[in-house]
This record gives sequence, structure tokens and C-alpha cells, in this order.
Amino acid sequence: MKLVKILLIDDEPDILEFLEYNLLQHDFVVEKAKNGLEGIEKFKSFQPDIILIDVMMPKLNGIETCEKIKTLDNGDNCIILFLSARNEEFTQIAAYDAGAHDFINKPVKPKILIKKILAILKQKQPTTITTKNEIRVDKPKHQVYVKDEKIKLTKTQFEILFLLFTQSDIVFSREKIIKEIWGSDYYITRRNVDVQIRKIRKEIGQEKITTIKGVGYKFNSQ
Amino acid sequence: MKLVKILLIDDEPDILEFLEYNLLQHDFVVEKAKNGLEGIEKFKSFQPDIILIDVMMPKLNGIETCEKIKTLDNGDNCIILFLSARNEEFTQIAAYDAGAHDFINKPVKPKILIKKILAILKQKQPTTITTKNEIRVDKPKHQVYVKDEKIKLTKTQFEILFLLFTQSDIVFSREKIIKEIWGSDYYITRRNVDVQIRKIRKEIGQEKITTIKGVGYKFNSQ
DNA sequence: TAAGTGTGTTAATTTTATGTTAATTTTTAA
DNA sequence: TTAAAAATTAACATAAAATTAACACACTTA
Repeated sequence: MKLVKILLIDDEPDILEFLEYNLLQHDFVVEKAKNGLEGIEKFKSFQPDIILIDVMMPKLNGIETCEKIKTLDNGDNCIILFLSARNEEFTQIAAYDAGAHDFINKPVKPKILIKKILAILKQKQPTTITTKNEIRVDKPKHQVYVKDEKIKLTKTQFEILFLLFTQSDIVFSREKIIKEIWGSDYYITRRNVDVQIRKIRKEIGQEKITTIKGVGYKFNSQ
Repeated sequence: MKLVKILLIDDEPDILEFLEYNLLQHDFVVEKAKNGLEGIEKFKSFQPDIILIDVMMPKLNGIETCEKIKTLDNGDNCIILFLSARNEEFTQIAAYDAGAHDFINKPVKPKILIKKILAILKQKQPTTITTKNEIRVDKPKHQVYVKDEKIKLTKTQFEILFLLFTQSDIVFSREKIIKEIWGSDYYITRRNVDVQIRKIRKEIGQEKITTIKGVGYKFNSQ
């Protein structure tokens, strides 16, 4: 399972420590930054999946930082959660405009925070059963059906199919697939993906996955 | 643009009306249900993208309803937002466990509600789609539509069309196109561009791209 | 009218990406 | 520890796309 990376941006060291402590309990990979500028730098190198950022900070505030990050490479794939002490409507609207995903009220309750993060991750990758184009995928059981017929896929094959399946019709480059399945720091040949796709196709049927030459693969929703 | 369907479940008719009114202002398709059981039935027939559900309801409460819906076909593709008057930690954790996406505090502030929904939809579908002159280009799907009809383009053709399309009515010289698509250090014949344009035209229609003799090509926004 | 230029179009050629199979390495399970 | 399964790489074949070449045509200009 790919690890989830979380970047914390807050000017109060105590809060950073507190958040880090709670997140580490749940196997998240955590990086900290003590202001917006540092946060942006850390974002570039760390490439987090989620950012927890304080609204109120000296110099670059949370919303400005959020806006900046959204313009960066992969900035749009990253989920940004704001930590705010106040519930001002004004602030919230500005934050949503800047691309915020959600708000977390201070003082942060660890249980709620974790639940919220898990809910978001779950949302990103739907868990239970879905059917598209005669293919049914059951994530918890790790099982794939073609027209109610059980088929066998290995772990990697299942994960690749699941990735393409949950975002059907969207073209995934080999690099993207490798990054999502194996993680960004793992090095394998692009061609490995081809072989896995070939095996998936053999099981679910040739035409379910289309090749866009020079671009990548996509699962056809119909 | 596909319409977004929202199902409202609340036992107070006033709140249903109020929510519906605000959602209709933003082109959402709305259905209402006045209790959990009715909500589950409506879910099956209506297949909403989003559900707004009150936590406190007689008979089947919000969390129970949520749990039930999550087990149904496509239940997991549906985003469930809870409306709650209180901020009890207990309730929130149970709700997240049941598959809730987020909470909205009562009394509901319309602006925040809309922003929240839009933020969620943006998150769900990061697809950037644009339509001009009967042509629709969907970059993540690497797909071009002519009057809702899918057409096939190769990588290079797609990239050239995308370049002209995103800056329509602006004339691109062959040199400029080569520089943008192949890069400045790659050498190919100018005439290659002509052949690619010819193939694009064949697919999307002759008149969508105009030749300015001696200058270059442009995509017509109308 | 004839030469010159720029583009449309088709066909021929070259290049490239992918399909596919087999061989090798790694992981898993017994 | 060993056997089986899976993952990964390597190698070769092939279809598709990119590229070039060639010719046709329209339009200018002298």
C-alpha cells in the first residue's frame, strides 16, 4: 500500500508537534513547515497528498499559500485542508475559491481529524462495489467480475485495473501509473506496465482498456 | 456539461424547500425525501451524485440511512453530506464511519453550502473541458467531440488541435507550432504540419481551421 | 502566359510505440 | 528451505503513427 504524505504548515511549533504526533500514530508520512514560503518549498520536494495549513500566519497567509500551490505542478492533485480558529464566512468563501477542500476547526480534535482524513482518502478511492462496462470491482474482497463471472488478478494487476477503473475514460501515462501504484521513488521499467496491462486485458477482455499511442492507457466506461 | 443530481433528505419541509430553492439557483437537479426510508427509495431511482441528509430524523436516522445507502449499488460513488445542528464529537465519528463525506452546520448558510458542493465536485472531477464552435476538447480523457460525437485523433494531432483551440482565432505559424509541439531543438519539415492539419480537418471539419496564406493556421472560435 | 510561391492532398517511407512471448529475478507461501 | 507464483526485464515482431516526398492546383506577378 502506497503511503499517504501529509504536509503541515503552521507558525506555532506546538501545533505542528501535536498534529505530527497524532498523524504518525496512523502511518502517515509527515513533513512540517513553519510558514507559507517554507510550505511552498516543502511542497515541491515532498509532493504531499494532503496539506493541513493554518489560515492565520504572518507573511504569506494560508489562503495566499493555497493559491500559490494550486498553480504549481501537481498542485491540483493535492488536497488542502484549512485549520481555522474562527468560522468567519468571509474567510471560508475565499478559501474555497483558492481551492480548499475543507475546513477543520481549532482546537483540533485528533479523532475528528483522523476520521476526516480517512474519509477524504476513501472518497478519493471508492471502496466498495461498482459496475462499469460489464466489469464489477469489489475492493475489500479484492475481486473482479466480468458479467458476474469471477476472474483472477494478481495484486499489481488488481491495483492497476482499480486505478484506471475508478477514473474511467481518463488516460493514464505509464509514468503516472507507476507513480500511483509503486510510488514516486520506486524505479521500474515503463514496459512493465505494458505486460501487466496485457495480462489484465487477457482476463477482462481486450477492448475494455484502450491504448492511446504515445500517451497511455484508459479504461472505457462503455 | 453533465448535470449534477442532489437528493435532499430531511423531515422538516421548510428546510427541504429552503435547500431546494438555493440549489436550483445553481442548476442542480434536486429531489426531496422526507425520511430515511423514502430517501433510500429515491436513491435507487434517482441515482444522485450528492446527498444532503439530516442527522436527526424519526424512524431511520441519518447515519443509519447513510449506512444502508453505502451498501447499495453505486452507493459508494455518491457523496453524502450531513446536516447537523450540533457538533457532537460522537455523532461526527459515527457519521464518518458510516461513509460520510463531510458535515454542514445548521443553520445552513447558502453561500457556504454552494461553495462546499462546488469544491467537492471540482475534487471529484478534475477534468478540464471546453467547448468552442461545436468542438469539445477533454484533455485528461484525450478526447475530442464534434457535436457530442467522439472522434479519433493521434497524440500529435490532439496536441496541435489543443494548441490552436485553447488560443482560438490566433494565427500560429508553422514554425511556432513546431516549436510548441516538438520543441525548439527538434528539426522537422514545415510541410509535416500541413499533413497533420489536413488530418485534423478531416476529422473535425474543414472550416474549423482556417489557413492564412503565407502566415499560418488558426482555429475559429465560431 | 509562364514562372514562382504556397498550400492541399495522396502515397511512400521511416520511425516509434506497443503487443507479445519468453527468460530471469524476486516474492510469497508451504 | 524449497517450490510455486508473481513481478520484472529483455527481446523480437508488428501495427500505427510520424515524416517526407511528390504531384496537383490556385493564385500572384511580371
